[in-house]
Order: sequence, then C-alpha cells, then structure tokens
Amino acid sequence: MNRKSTKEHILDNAEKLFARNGYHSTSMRMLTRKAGVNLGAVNYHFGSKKDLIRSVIERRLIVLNKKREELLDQVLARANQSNSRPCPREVLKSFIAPTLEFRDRFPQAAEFPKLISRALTEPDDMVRNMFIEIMTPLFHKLFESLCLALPVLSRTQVYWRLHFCLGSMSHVMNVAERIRIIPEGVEMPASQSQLVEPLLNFITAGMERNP
Amino acid sequence: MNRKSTKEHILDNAEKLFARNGYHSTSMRMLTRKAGVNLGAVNYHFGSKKDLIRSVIERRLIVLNKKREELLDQVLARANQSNSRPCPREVLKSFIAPTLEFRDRFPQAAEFPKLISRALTEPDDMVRNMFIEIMTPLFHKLFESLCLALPVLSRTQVYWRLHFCLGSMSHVMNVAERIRIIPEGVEMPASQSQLVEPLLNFITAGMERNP
DNA sequence: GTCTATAGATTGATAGAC
DNA sequence: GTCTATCAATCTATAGAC
Repeated sequence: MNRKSTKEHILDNAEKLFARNGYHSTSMRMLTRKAGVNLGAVNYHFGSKKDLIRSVIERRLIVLNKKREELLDQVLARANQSNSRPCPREVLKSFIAPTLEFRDRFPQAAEFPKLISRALTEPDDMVRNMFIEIMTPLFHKLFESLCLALPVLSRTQVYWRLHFCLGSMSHVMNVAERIRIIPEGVEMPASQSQLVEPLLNFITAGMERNP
Repeated sequence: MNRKSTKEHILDNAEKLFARNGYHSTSMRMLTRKAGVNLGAVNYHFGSKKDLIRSVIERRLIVLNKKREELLDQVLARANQSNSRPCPREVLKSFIAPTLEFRDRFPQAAEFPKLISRALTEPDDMVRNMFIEIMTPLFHKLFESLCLALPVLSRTQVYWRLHFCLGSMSHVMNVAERIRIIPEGVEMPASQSQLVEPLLNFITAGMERNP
C-alpha cells in the first residue's frame, strides 16, 4: 500500500500545500495532518520548514531547468550548424513549452507550476533568493540567446521584453484557473498545454516587433 | 507635526507592509510597531485584520479604476465620433499607463502597485475574491473594447491575449526591482513610467498579430 | 480615542521514550 | 524512524481602565 517513502510522501503533500497556499500560510501541522505523518518525522527528515520548501522546490525545478536547457542547446546547435541566427520563437519555446506542458507530463506534480510562478514574489527572503539563485544561470543563457536571435534590438530592449514574456507565462500558470468569471463566448482550454501556441504567437510578435 | 489622522496613518503603514510582505506575513504587531500606534487603536478603527486590508486596497484601487475607466471611455468616444473601431494600443494604454505611472503620480503610495500585482495569487480567499470583485466590471469592459478593436480575433483569442498583457504588466510592477542580477549592458529605467512605451510596443504587437 | 493587559489559539522546533 | 509531550514564541482579538 504505502509504496512511497515517508520522505517522498511528505514532499508530495508539502508541494501541494505550498503551491496552493504559499509558504507562510502553510503550517507544519496542516502538512502533517494532510500527509498523515507525524510532526517529529518532518523535522527528522528535513530539519526545518525552510529546508523543507528548499527540498520541495529543488526536487522539480532542477529537473525542469535541465529539460529547458537541453532544448535550448538543441536550438542553438541547429542555428550553429546552418550558420544562421537562432529563431526567436524556438528560443522562447525551449523555455515555455516544458513549463506549460509540465502538468500534463507530470500529473502527480500538477500543482508545482503554481509554486514557481509565485516564487519571485514570495515574502520570505530565503525562499525568493533560493529560487533566483537556481534560475540565474539559465536566465542569462536565455537572455544571451535572444540577443543573438534579435540583433536589431539593444540589450536593454531584449532584457525587458524577456521579462514581459516571463510575466505572461507566469500569469497563465497561476491565474488561469483561479479566475471564475468568464465572458460569454470564451472557451477554456482543457489544459495549459493548449496555451503554448497562443502564448508563443503573442510573445514572438512582441519580441520581433521593430523597436 | 502629526497632521494625518491616526486612521490614515495606519492605512499608510499597512499598505507598505502588506505590499512588501504580503497579507499573512504581516502581523498586526509589526504594523503597530512601525506605525507607532497601539494595537487596540487598529481594532477600534478597522475591526479586524481582514477589514483593514480591505480598506487598504479599496482606498487606492477604486480611485485607480475610475481613472482607467475614464481614459477608456475617452478612447471609445473618439472612435465612436469618427465611426471607426477603437485603436488597440489606445485601449491597452488606458489601463496600463495609469498603473505604471502610479508610483510617480502618488509617491506616498509607491508600494501600492506591488500589492495589487500580487492580489490575484494571494493565499487568503477573502482578499483574492475582494480584489476580483472590484476588478470584474472594468475587466469586462476592457475585454469587450478589445473585441471591438480586433474583429479578426475570436473572443477566446482576445481573452487569453488580454491575460498575457495583464501578466506582463503585473510582472513588471512587482518583479522589476526585486531582481538583483542584471546582465552587462542592460540599463534600468529610472521609474516604471519609462516602461509604459516599451510594454505597449510589445503587447500591441502581440495583440494585433494575425491569429 | 487611545492605552494596558491578557485571553485563547496556533506556530516552529525539540527532547526523549519506544 | 516514528511517536508523544511540551516549550517558548507569536498570533488575532477583546475587555476594561483612563
């Protein structure tokens, strides 16, 4: 019955609660009640609440970033082989597709995207800084790839447009399902994966626009 | 010396703390310490913590939305007079310009934009629902104006592109100054107002893109 | 209107039995 | 590894003096 280790069981439930309610609003007792484990066990396995959320985030984010970087490297390699610039849409897609398809690919971790889409605005300094620290190398690589893909734009322009892209993506990940009031005639997607192409259409047009 | 009423003094400090740390991470004691008032006084004036943040948000957001709607009405009226469709960029600008210019216009409320940019992901249901309730009428009006401005797009397409726009804006309001690592050659704007035109360039291109 | 004092519940973390 | 029991701190909210 209990196939997963207690440690993983705690991580799974903590992931859901932190994603839904945020770090500060999730108490250790809420977690132990939901996970059906003992308060002492959490502290035995993770030491502290901060170390727990660190483990929760790293467990998924490092894997996700590996996938993103792998796809980005493929785009860069293809451009290199044909002696051309990387395609802006493909560069953006390497980051966005694995993110919005995450829930379909890992249904057991369906709440995780909410967690990272809120990580940058997390009130707790340690949580926020840990997230930034993990993301920084890939952010730089993504930024430089876009500069290469869009030589007409200044580095400052690319920088802000990249942030606009990340903001759109982040908003979709967290907000899409929280909004209850839908105007007449608007159809909701069955999953976030279906928003990859609409989002790429939108941000690629914004990225490629002449200054 | 103490020109402002105690009530306003509490609101000003609560606004800063809720914006910086979020609702749950801000305790009433943190607030009374910072504001230099008594714990009893807060409860006398506002009744509860929930009623306090409600007052904090309503005080600014209702005024801001009035300004946004006023500008939107002007855009719609101009289109009506010339028997043409409203301009997508102008419609978007009516919402975005007052938002990103808010800090320059009301320096004493400079932290408020952070608060509303996080309101949709607020863990507390009451806070989130109150925000949605206030925003709903204007959101619908904005949505219908964009449908009118972009007859080529389906209502579903307009809906999601509008969310992409709001995500970009929200990200800029909250994240811009939290990020510490800036790539070489990137210049930071002196204020958020300077991002209005770059953001409008970006999202207008995305909005107007052929399906 | 503003204060002190405190109730009553909940928090993160630990000590020690098993 | 897992449990109970408990500490010390913090939380929101209120009662009542001034």
